[in-house]
Amino acid sequence: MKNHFVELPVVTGEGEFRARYSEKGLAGLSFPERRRPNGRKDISAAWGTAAGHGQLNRWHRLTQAALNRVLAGRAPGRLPPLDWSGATAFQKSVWRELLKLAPGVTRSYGQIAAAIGRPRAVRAVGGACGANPIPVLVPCHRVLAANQKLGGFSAGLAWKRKLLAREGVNGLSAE
DNA sequence: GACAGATGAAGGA
DNA sequence: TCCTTCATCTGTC
Repeated sequence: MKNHFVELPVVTGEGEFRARYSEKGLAGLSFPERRRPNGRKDISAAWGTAAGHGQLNRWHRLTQAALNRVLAGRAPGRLPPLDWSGATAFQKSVWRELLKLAPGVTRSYGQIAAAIGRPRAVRAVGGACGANPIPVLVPCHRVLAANQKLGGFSAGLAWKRKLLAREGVNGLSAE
């Protein structure tokens, strides 16, 4: 069967993110781009039923609230259902572990690897973080390399640094 | 299968 | 302390 995706803008103080929804929940989140956003797509055409439309609006409100809270350095609170279909079991276990991290709490790739029972899969954890379709809400920015180095970030280290600073994490090594 | 990667640890200068 | 090298594990092509 074919999955329908709907992309909606999420307005925050940091710019306009774009949330992508499937019929199962939030499937992706993109950082603000330089280009002017397209705005809202035709929801009714993509979504079909009125019930789905109402559900989408509910999810989107949750996403907006959660995103703004995280950007303010607070816990996201209630999240919409996350659609991780297509992800591997390993990636999901990494992302589930990330969801447990409170704001301001950081872990190294090695610690995440150990937490999911694969202490030597550190590089694979990095790969899973990079494959994370829902940055910010799945806080891959709270994963640092050893020695508090920044490591990497799919959307750019500037975002990672900014997000961590909002949560009160300072003193990061320049990397 | 081969290869690359958002790592980490160890060893040498 | 910094730099280089290598072991390790998973995902992707």
